[in-house]
Amino acid sequence: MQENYNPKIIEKKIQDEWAASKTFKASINKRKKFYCLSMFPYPSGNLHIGHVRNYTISDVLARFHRMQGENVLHPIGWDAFGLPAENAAIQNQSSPKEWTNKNIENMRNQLKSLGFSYDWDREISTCSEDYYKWEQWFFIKLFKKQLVYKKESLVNWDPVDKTVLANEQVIDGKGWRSGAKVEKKKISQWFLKTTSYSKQLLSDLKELEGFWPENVLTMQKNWIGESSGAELFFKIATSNHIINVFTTRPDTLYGVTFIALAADHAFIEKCDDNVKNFAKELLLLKDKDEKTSPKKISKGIFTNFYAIHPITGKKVPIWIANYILTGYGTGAVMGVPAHDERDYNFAKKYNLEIIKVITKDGNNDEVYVGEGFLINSNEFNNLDNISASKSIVSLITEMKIGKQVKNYKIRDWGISRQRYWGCPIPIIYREDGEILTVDENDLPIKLPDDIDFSSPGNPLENHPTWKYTKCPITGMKAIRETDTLDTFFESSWYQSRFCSPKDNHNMIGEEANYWLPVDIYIGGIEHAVLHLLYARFFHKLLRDEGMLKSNEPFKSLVTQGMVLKDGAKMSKSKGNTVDPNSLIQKYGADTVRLFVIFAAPVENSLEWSDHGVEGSFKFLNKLWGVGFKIKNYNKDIKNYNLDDEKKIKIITNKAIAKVTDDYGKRLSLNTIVSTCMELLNSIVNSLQQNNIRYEVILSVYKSLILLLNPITPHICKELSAHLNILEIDNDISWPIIDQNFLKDDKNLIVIQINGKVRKKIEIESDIDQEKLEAYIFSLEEVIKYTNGKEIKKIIYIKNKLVNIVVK
RNA sequence: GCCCAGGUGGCGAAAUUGGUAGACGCAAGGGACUUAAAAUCCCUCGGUAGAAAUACCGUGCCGGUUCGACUCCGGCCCUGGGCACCA
Repeated sequence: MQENYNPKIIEKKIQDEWAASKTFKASINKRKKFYCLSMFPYPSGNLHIGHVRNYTISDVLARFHRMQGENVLHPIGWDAFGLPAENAAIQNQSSPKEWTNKNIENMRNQLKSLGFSYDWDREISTCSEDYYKWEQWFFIKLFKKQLVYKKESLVNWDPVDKTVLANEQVIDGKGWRSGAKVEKKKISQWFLKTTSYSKQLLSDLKELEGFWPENVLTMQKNWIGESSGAELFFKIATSNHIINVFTTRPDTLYGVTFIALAADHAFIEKCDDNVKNFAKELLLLKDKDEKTSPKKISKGIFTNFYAIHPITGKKVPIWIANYILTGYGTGAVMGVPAHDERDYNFAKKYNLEIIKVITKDGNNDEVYVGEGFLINSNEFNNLDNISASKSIVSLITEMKIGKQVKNYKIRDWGISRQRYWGCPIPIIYREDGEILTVDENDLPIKLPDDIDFSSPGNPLENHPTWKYTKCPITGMKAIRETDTLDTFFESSWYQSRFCSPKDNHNMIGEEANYWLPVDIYIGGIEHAVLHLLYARFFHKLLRDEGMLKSNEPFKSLVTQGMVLKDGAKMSKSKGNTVDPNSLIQKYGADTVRLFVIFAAPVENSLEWSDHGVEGSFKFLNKLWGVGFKIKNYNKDIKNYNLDDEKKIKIITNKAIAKVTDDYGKRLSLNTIVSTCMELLNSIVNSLQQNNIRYEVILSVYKSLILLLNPITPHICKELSAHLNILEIDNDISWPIIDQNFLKDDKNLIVIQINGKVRKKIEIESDIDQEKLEAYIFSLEEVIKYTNGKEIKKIIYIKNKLVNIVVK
């Protein structure tokens, strides 16, 4: 054994051993399973420090659970389709495939140099035909179930990436990737019927309560956006048409003074040209602010039609208004200006009638959105608005002029992208206008390699031959769909594919029902809605197709915080990046792993500190140095001290208990490192005292090595080899707590007088109160503060604290 | 505007059920070793007063509950994140 710690040599050696013996290969067996997963990376070229943090966390947990004797699946793969490959291709005339594969190779080596315990035999890349052919296969299934459809619609168009974006991918009116201001464009698009799963997506969140971070659950809840209310049918005065409106406030029905329609409501067809043109203008307003600025700019036009109030029979004018959203509810609203701010602003601007129907404590506000009692509402007067709401819903249901409904904000997922580097959609358009799915036997529809990026737009569109095909049934000419799938499609089911990544006959094999759901999923909070919602949705689609049995893909979720430097997110443009490669070169993987675990709790942001890394390196050097000393320790100490031996045994056992809890239950990884540092300090102390037998100090050190092994596996394995710690290579290698050494003989008891700490005493454990009190009242400090005062009460918390209340 | 999360030394943080606030580490200062430096080791390190013992104050602010509050309750301020005409 060398005296000095040399990570460069030992890490490479150990990584080669792991690779050669396939130590982390997972297969089904009778032990308890544990599926540990990090969000797989996009192969951008280099691992950044955020990846390192993410993958270290999952590796630590995977290794811990393996040491507990569980059957661990810890796979890795590549989210390999996407725009950067295409942009790089345009820039340097290379092929997206080569660019991607080169990046994968580089990043794979980086992952290996960090010693992550992946089952590399399960590595998948979403741009490989073996993977995406199943998406095409599944797309066809969904098409047949009518869960996927094509529709011309107003979409979010990213003018920089030249593609459509899903609602989830528009952040603050800008593209999530390019940051370009999103435009509205009418395009024919493929959609997945997310909305037919709204209810389940919402209600199944209950399964995740307590296992997912509260804020992620809330964000998903808000995104799905359920609101309960009623739909009401308004007849048009001079025609047979009916306009349906949605409201969450049926209690305000008697306050309706107008009807407002969205600019593309079907009824506009019936209006005169003047109105139609106005509606068209509204639709094309590009500026989001002008189109939708809350409570500022109301724009509208009277349609010259009246609706008949379904209960009072009163005529109310029908308007078109810019504040009514297309695609939510019915695209029409009953205007109740007295009890809705938007309706109020609109009514004020266009001089529409305002009727107050709810009041509370003589409230005199012109708009009142709160609760109260009904007025001006015939038989419902004086009812509180909650019960009035119920009664009115029953009444309209009975009269067949409305019904109770729930509405959702979530929309169908637009999955078409006008890009090359994605999974081709298996659809052909026959010359007679039929839209057909590709025959299953013709799958996969491969992406052509011979593409030309010199002209703008989608290279599939410009490809000389790829696009042209013929109908296999009729032989008629046909062209292929040139849109590809949104890359979130790939990341929506990869966790299931990892269970049987090489299955040639099934999209998802039977193994998935053994491994799924993922026990712990680790990734960035930025995926709180996008990826996690799509993946949950997709899981249900697969379940309903009979491929999976579980309802949810991820049993528990950990969202790790960002890595910051100088208080800001690392970015090339700011020049505050940290390169994992050079860190590993300088300190070794174990130091880097230790630092990212120790520096902050998992869910906090982590402020990068070069000094901190240095500190972690010092700790490992000290750990090694202590190992060296123990190896050369006197094996035959005569004047050992039993008390001191017992003390360090207790410290060790307490540490094992705490660390086990921190890894397994609390996921408090940073405090594990603290505890291990304390334990090492205790060992150093004992070594200095030189009064503890070799076998005792070795067993303490052994425990420490095992406790640290998930975090710094290379050094721990190397040390265990030198010190003959055999457990590290066993399936069940976690240190066992010796119950005899969990409790101290003596405890530190804090003595408070009126809640102020006045004295700390060390006294035998579990001492009875009488004895303790007798002792305490003999203490000088206690006498000083209690002398001549009345003792009101004495509170005794066993082995912890005594509080004497005096007056 | 609405909904979350959070606010503890110079810094990252700890305190698991209401029971010693600041563990562990970083930085800083002092010292030992050394020709010197690095490495290593030892000491100090929330504030005020004091030579010290010690005393008082201290977990964003104000108040409450309690023998006892970083922890529970009410109100407010600030920071970060999400949503935003969703009827």
